[in-house]
Amino acid sequence: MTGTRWLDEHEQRTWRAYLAMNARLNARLHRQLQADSGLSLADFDVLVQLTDRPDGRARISELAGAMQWEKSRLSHHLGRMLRRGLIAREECPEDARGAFAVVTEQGRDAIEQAAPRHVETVRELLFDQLDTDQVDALGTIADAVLDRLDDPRA
Amino acid sequence: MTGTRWLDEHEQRTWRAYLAMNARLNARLHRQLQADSGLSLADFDVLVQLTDRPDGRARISELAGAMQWEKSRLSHHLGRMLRRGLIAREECPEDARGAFAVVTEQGRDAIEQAAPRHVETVRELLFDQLDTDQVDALGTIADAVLDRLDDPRA
DNA sequence: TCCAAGTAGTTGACGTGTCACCAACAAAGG
DNA sequence: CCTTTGTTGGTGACACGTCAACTACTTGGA
Repeated sequence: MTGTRWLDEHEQRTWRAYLAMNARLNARLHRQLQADSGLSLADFDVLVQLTDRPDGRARISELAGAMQWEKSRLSHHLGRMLRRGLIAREECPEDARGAFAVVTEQGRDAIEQAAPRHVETVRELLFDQLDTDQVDALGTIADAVLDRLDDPRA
Repeated sequence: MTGTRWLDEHEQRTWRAYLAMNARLNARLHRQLQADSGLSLADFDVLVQLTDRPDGRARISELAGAMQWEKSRLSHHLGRMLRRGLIAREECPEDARGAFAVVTEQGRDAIEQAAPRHVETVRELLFDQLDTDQVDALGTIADAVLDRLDDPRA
């Protein structure tokens, strides 16, 4: 058995910078969205998914799969969004266990009002700081890491 | 007033890949660390900070500053770590408002036991997937974004 | 037909993060 | 000395995420 392959100083710095970027970028975007529209990033993602579909509705399991969320997480979150009137639940005729989540008018209004400023913030904080090569590199890096994360081994 | 500068398709893909990478890499690392040592990533970060200091102790505000955590967050978190015996609190003689957080022996043991596998996982999931240029690029990107996040304007 | 196994979705407990607010104290000027 | 202002750290309420357990339903055989 070999020793741990520790990170060298350069890797260490890169790792810490990456962690800091994530934490802060996320916090900034969350705060901006919340302050500006009352939506959380999670709300936003759910609404994007639902409004992307022709009739603004999706089976809950299917939605969880598409978003890579645990069903429990989605269930809790839909409950909170329901209370705020952003979505509604509907029963499924073909499968009595199933249910649909549906965007309400209020949900549509909320995301349409929130999207422009949110996108603008993403652009300002991320894309405006990078040149074309860096954007490409970021995409390539993310794809490579995602491939590994999807890999069933380990 | 100009219209929103939306993301083009390539930026869109890059942004989604970045979000997915973050979410999943973080989830994976968290699960691994938790399952392996009972520590959360947040616990780990606090312990890293404390064990990095000569006497394993830090003023709470100073710690919050170093970690870029809100004081309230740190206070809650230290309370939980205290209950589990990972740290202790000490009063500050020079400033009666102040307090120190101190790593306990148990806290030291916990992080020393946890670190090797955690680092190994970071390496497997991230650094092993990237070549030297990509690691450099990631560092450069993170630094650029952090510069903007630190910028007082906006 | 009937049951074992699987699936859809929910729930409760608990750890975590944020916000708003507060008590205790420090520091500086009158 | 005393008041004003800022700082230190904590608290309660609430949103969020995970895990384990559960209900209700479906499905694929024996």
